[in-house]
Amino acid sequence: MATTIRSVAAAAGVSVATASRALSGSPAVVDSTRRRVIQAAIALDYTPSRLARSLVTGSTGNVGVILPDITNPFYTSFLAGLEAALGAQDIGVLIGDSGENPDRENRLVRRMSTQVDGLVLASSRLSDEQIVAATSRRPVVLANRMLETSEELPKRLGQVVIDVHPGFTAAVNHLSSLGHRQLTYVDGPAQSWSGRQKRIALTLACSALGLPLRIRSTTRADFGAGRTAGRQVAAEAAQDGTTAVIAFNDQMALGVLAGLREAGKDVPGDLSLVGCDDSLEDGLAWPALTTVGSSARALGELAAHKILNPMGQEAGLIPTALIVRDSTERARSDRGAPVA
Amino acid sequence: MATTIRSVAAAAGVSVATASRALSGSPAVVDSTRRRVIQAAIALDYTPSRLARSLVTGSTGNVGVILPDITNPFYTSFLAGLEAALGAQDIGVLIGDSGENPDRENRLVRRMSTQVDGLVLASSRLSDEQIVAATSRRPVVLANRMLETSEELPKRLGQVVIDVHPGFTAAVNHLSSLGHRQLTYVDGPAQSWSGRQKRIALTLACSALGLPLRIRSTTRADFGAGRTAGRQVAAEAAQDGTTAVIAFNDQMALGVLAGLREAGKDVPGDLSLVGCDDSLEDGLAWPALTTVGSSARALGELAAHKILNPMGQEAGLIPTALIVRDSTERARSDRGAPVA
DNA sequence: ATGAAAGCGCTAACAC
DNA sequence: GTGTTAGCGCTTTCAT
Repeated sequence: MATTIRSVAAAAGVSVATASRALSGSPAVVDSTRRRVIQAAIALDYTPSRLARSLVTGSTGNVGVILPDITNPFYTSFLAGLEAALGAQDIGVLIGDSGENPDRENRLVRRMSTQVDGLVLASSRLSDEQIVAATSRRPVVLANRMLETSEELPKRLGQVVIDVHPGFTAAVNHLSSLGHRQLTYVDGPAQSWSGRQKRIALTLACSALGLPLRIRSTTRADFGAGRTAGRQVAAEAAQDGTTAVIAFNDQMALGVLAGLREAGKDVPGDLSLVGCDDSLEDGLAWPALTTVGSSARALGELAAHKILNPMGQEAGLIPTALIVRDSTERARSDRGAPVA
Repeated sequence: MATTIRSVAAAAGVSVATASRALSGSPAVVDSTRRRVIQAAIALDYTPSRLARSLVTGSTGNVGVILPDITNPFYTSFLAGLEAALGAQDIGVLIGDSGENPDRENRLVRRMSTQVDGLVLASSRLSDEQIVAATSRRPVVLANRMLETSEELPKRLGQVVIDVHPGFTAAVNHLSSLGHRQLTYVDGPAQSWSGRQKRIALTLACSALGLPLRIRSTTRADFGAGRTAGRQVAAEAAQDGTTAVIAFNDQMALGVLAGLREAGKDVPGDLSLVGCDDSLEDGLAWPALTTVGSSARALGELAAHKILNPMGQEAGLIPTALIVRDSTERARSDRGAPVA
């Protein structure tokens, strides 16, 4: 079989304990011995069994990440940030795709729990109770979601979220200043915690300006759902007066763009469009998409940090800011008027 | 600490051995006993330690996947397919992003090797020798890459690839039939095995038709590199007569599209454009991208299958086919002529 | 049908 | 500074 620490010890002529010490850099081993052990280890191409080590130390050097859809660029960036931060510390990453399904998510939690030091749940679809329960297995970090139960937070729970308020407020102000008087928000799935934050931020910002807000819900946060919504928006824009739409995320915004186009509407000529996440490279969309930018990657890095040093109960926050590009324009009704 | 099998055994009033047998469904345990054990396990919310189990059985129930860039939709789909297929069998997935870096890839192989039953290397940047070496640690499945050494394949190596020939040949024929006489191929990174396959397929198809092919190499397979290439193509199109470009993948095609646009070129009016992978939902790009379609997801599923049942030395093949959409059009020089 | 005991590969007291 | 020993939680002979 594979070479074990025993063969290394034998080859170096020392006991297993000494070999272990030498390899793990314990100071309690004289240099000459260490050299011999290391030499033997190299010669035998020895790689310590993480399994055995974990079993005895109680720490696995792995963390588990569960997300609703690996395919979504937001989670993909999140994962990239997380993996990079963790990998730099030589921590392994176990992933699971819950497919937005709470049962599957729970199974993943169970399956992973015995082989990771902590769990990162991104946009978890679990109930608050289930999340608290998971906490008793392993420390968990909730990403892009916060518990809403008023009781105090479980000790082993961390939270990292994106603060959508500044970005969404800026988006509304931006559109308003361009003369848009009726906004439509194309939301993501109803269970989404971040969707709710976005609705709240928009509602607040709109009512501060006395602007009406139309909210359209969807079942998935992807291109297809956006496209359907886009077609509907186009069909009803004449009646409801919508001249600007804000989407739950960039994928959906792309869909809205496609749907609008198919209905013969021009962006930004007929309607302005704002996405969210800044997950598309500038210029990838045409016209380049104005978006509420935030860094999913930074969120992933923050989650990694939080799972590594669980100190502090306050939620980690990633800011947002509006990134104005070419998909928003002065409202038609407002054109010809002097530009600010 | 967590509840172990010992507590379960105690609660059920049986020995650890019996508890183990009962839980793992051994027939050698009478039903009444099994019921008691299972009940106790449920009552204690027992989850067996995968670590301990792995240590004794020698099988971990995990596989490791290493890919060059988690952020790339191609790998993302690949990963989704792999994870779905493996997860259905209750197999865990450890991921690592090599960042196109062979050293990092090798470190990941090492790190994972002791906690997985097999390794899937997607578009590996390792040398053939290094791959063969990895084989001695764990069974490996190479995805989107094949060994080129003429010697016989290592016993524990599987290969799954995309057969680019039909799709790329069709692309060339398609463009040729539209009257395009000078094609440019915007390639991916030089180390890419699949890039080479694409070059070969294109060269073959072009020479069969007597068409010249211009090849442009890049260092990364992303949007930015594509955009740069697009600008260059636009600048030189007048001299070299290029009227159609084929890109290494859809991301790059999107970049080429952006670069072309920035240079004032219209697609498909001035130049036709073909992508590869069909990783963009239809309509996501504007104009909708003609592309050499293949299923990265299917490749992932095939890789999962291959790592699970390592029988057979023949490489698994995923076919490609041309998907014609709106980014390709009759060459300007050819317009007005009767359409076939 | 069940229990006792060995041992997977490793680390961590505890001796010397 | 190094060796001996005891386990981490589990599965698996081998007895009974």
